[in-house]
Amino acid sequence: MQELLNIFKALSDETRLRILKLLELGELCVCDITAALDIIQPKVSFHLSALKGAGLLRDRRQGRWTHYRLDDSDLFRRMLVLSVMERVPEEAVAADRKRLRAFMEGKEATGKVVGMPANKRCCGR
Amino acid sequence: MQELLNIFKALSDETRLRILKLLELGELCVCDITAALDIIQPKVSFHLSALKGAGLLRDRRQGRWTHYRLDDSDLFRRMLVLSVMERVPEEAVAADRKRLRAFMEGKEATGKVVGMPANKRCCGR
DNA sequence: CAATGATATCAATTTATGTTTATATATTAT
DNA sequence: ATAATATATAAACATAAATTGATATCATTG
Repeated sequence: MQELLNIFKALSDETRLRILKLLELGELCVCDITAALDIIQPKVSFHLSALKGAGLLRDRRQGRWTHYRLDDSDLFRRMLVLSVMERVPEEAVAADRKRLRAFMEGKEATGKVVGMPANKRCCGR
Repeated sequence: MQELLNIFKALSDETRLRILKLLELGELCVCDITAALDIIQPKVSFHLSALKGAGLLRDRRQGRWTHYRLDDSDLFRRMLVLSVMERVPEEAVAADRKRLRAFMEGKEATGKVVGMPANKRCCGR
């Protein structure tokens, strides 16, 4: 029962739906999400941990970065998330997408990508 | 967005899932639910109101009784609730069902049913 | 119309969740 | 090693949600 409840608790927060919406686009590291949502990093970690605890996300450690992506191993969660994503209004995530795009382009332009030397840092935060 | 969040908030509480499970069996009045869950009545009203606010329940006033039933007017909510009900473990609701059955039988046996005179009361609480 | 019963609402309290600032941990670069 | 960076965790605080006991409301009965 608790497991089921955790799924819904995870889905009943706006920040977390925004994160899921971003991850629809593909795997992202914490600093990508932080930049896209324009909120402080511990807040992002907090919500990522809730989503992961509910079995909605998987993470992958690569060097100093942790990459998160949707966990599609469970059919129920997958269909649930899918149907929810469809219902998140576009205007609630448009700004996030825009900031993400800008941030990603910045990374590419300056060579600040995963695996790059630390002086060419990822976040600058 | 808020509307969507309300649905998940409504579903992220054990008492409320138990109520939904009871209402799968059909329409019930507040005192039925109170008896079945074996909790105090204001608590039941509180959760019913949350479920109703999320568009998951409808109510129908008949005399002094308020009857609640699943609201199946919206397809998304309907499928969501349906798929959730399936995942609520049986042992989490078995006792509720049992108490409900006993309570209903008590009502029938003593003529304490909806529409009956007040001396043959519904709840005895 | 007084009394009773079913339900809703309120105020007070407790508990749970989310937010923030500061700091710890771990990894990589110099 | 030392410094820098990405992320996680902890502690303190703020906010929201749930629980309870008391009471209001409203329909029904006597």
